[in-house]
Amino acid sequence: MQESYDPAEVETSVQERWEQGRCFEAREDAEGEPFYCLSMFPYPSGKLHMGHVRNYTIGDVIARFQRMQGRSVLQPMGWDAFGLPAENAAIANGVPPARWTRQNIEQMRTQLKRLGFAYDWSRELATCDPEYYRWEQWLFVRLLKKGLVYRKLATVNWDPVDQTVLANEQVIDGRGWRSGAVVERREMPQWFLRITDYADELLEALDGLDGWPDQVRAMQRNWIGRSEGVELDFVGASGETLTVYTTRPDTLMGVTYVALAPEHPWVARLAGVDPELAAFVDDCRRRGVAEADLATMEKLGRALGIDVTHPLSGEAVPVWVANFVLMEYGTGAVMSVPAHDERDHAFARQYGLPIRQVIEPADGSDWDIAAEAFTGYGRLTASGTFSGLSSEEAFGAIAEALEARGLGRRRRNYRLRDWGISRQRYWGCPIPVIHCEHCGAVPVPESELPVVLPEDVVPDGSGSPLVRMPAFHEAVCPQCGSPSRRETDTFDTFFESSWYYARYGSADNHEAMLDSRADHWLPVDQYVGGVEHAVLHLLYARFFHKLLRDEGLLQSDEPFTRLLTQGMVIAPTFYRERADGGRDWINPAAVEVTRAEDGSTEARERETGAPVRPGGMEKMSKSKNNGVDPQALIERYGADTARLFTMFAAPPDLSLEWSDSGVEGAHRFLKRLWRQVYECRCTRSTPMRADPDRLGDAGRGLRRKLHETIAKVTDDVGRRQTFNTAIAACMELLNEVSRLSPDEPESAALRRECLTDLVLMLAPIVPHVCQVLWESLGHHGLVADAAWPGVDKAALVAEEITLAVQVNGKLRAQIQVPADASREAVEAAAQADANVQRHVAGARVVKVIVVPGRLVNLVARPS
RNA sequence: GCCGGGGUGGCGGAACUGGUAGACGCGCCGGACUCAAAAUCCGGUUCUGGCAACAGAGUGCGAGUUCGAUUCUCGCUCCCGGCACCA
Repeated sequence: MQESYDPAEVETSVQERWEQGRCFEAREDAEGEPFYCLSMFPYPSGKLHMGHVRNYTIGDVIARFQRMQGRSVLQPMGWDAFGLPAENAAIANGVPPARWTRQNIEQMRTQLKRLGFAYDWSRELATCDPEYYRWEQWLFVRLLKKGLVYRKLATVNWDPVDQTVLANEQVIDGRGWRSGAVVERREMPQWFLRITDYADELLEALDGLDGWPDQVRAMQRNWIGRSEGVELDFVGASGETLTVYTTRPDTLMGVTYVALAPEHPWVARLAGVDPELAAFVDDCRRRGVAEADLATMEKLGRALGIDVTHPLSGEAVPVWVANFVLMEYGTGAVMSVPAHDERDHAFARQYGLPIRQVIEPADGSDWDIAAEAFTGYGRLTASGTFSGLSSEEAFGAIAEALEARGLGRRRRNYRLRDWGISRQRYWGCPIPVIHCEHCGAVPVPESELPVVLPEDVVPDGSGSPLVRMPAFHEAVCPQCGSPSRRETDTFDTFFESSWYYARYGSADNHEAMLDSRADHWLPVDQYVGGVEHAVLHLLYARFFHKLLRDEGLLQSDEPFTRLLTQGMVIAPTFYRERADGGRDWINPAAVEVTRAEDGSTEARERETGAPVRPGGMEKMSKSKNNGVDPQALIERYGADTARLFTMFAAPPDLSLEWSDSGVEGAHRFLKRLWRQVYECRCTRSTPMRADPDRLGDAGRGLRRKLHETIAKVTDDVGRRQTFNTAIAACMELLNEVSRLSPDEPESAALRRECLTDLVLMLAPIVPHVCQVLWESLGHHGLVADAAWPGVDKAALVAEEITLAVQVNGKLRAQIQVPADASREAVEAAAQADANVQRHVAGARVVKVIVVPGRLVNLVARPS
């Protein structure tokens, strides 16, 4: 063992041993209960960023911890390789997305290996590989035949200049990112997956996912948005019906107008003969398709000049078109009750529509309905025979009245919409369909799969190159043999990421999508990834799992038993104002921040000394130029320091703030640990463990601290997953070990015992350095395969404990009492304390609260 | 706008089930070592008053429940994530 810690040397040699021993290849016939630990696979964007380092370190720590607990661990890695950035890079640099992606994968794989993650690389997969995506084409065809796939019109962002469909992120302030043209909404036929068929199961199974954060389950529940309501019909002048859905039938008598989505068929019909209406609808088309845009834009509408008949009162109700009504949700038409809905209220006031109150607060209080909508439940008023009923009673009564007239029925509705899986993109998995003039959309026969994406292609930003490639899209109808056109749309990339976790179990199977080995590992015991995936990716993956189960490919109902959603990595930003008002962002590594005596800070560019302005803490990103390159960090301090810092600086679910001096602190800790072991090893004849019976007071105290630490770290890593507090506990223990006097009996042996257990506890987090220290402490083999230390309950027993004494809830003293002292003895000791007596003098103690092992609170009243 | 999360010393954070607020780390201050510096080691460090003992205040803001609230309830505020074609 060297005297000083040299991370580069340690890490190279330890990684070589892992690689040569193929230590982390998982085998189905291995001993121990299987444990499948999975981190969300990365998009190969080029270089690893700090978010990756954090994500994969968390997963690796859990995997290595479980391995030390005797589990047979599978921890695989792969590449979410299809996606928009590859096309953007192609537009910018003229490189085919396939080449760009594969180069990035090479580079990022090297970086992941340098970080020492215990991956089974033999199962690596990339979703752009035809051997991978052929199986989702195969599954798509099965789902199509089963009726779970269908085609319908859907709205996309259309760039009229580039003649292409834009992603939401390519729409900036309503304009195309490259052309600057005002983006339009356009309807296109697209493929959909019937996720709504599984809505109830996806919703109800959330209750059983107790290994998931409550916030993620709440977000999915809201996303699915199941509601119980009533569907009812308003009848038009010529007898046609206008169907609306409402969750508030109790407010039905307060309807003063009906609002339709601009895409509603009634609107289209009237727009044909009303140029002004057509102009309005046209205007509505010049908007993005994102929900946030719709929700925040100015609410606009127009009267259509027609009336419909209220199903119960028979009154005439005017029909409007409104830009905020969604065609995708419900029936594309809503009954508007301005008195009891905020948005309807605002709209009614804007256009001078009547507001009719039909619900009053149940407590009889007054409500100024002209000023504000009353959206709560209450008692019905001005509602004919329903007046006086509660909202709850009225729900049933009105639903029955509508049913009796054949003008309504109870209905369950979902906010969740079917999953649109078509993308007008090149770099994705081709949708295996051939469009035939005679036979319609025909699936590609299984024998002709996969439909391979041509790879030597450079997109230019004006629509998918596949559309302009006859060699790709010219096809023959598999049914009738006539010349046909191959589908040129590709799958949403969420398609690939919805089943990759299962494929790792059968990655080398070229005959089937999945085999029984997938069930050996599934469900994933621990899934780790960014909270930004809380709804979409995680919901789609759950849905796919159920599809695969119903195809007989998997046994389990849910893919991920336990979920950890990690926070972002953020860093300070600095900028300089440009003459044109724009901002030049300066990387924080190039900025020096100094603190003046008055506490104010000043930031200057290191090289030029020019002042720069702080822009606050932001997620590390290219656009704010505040990324810290993991590569530079590893070169300077080593992978173990990078791992230690990211695990120590914050709990995994909160955002992690970058700090150079924090990194140095982490590095210092490793150097301290190294030195303690180095100095310990110097006495060769030391026993491995101390004899508890021969320890003095200080030794017994340290040994108690050791076992308290083992208990805490085991709980922090295994149950709470608060790795930062586990590391803090290890730091405390090391501090105490270094304070132990060499004159204590058994001190050398106790030191060795403590350091051995410390190395074991830190091994999942900083595996390289711990491997070397493990052997320096006289142990053999891989620390990664060693058993996790156990707690000696006998060592935890203390003779004396410290209790806090409060008077009226304020801390007044600390007292030492025997650990087994009775309540009476504790009370007496508390009352006897001089400072306590001072504070109860002149008062009467009316109550004494004793929290065993913690505190005593004397409640005193003036006498 | 809707849904979800967060706000605690100079900074990152800890306090797990309502029970001693500030563990651990960073930074800073003082000391040791050194010709000196770096590195390392030791001590101190929420604020205010006090030599000290100790006292008062204090967990975004305002109320409430409780012997006791960072923790529970209500109202507000600011910051962050998601919102279906970024992944």
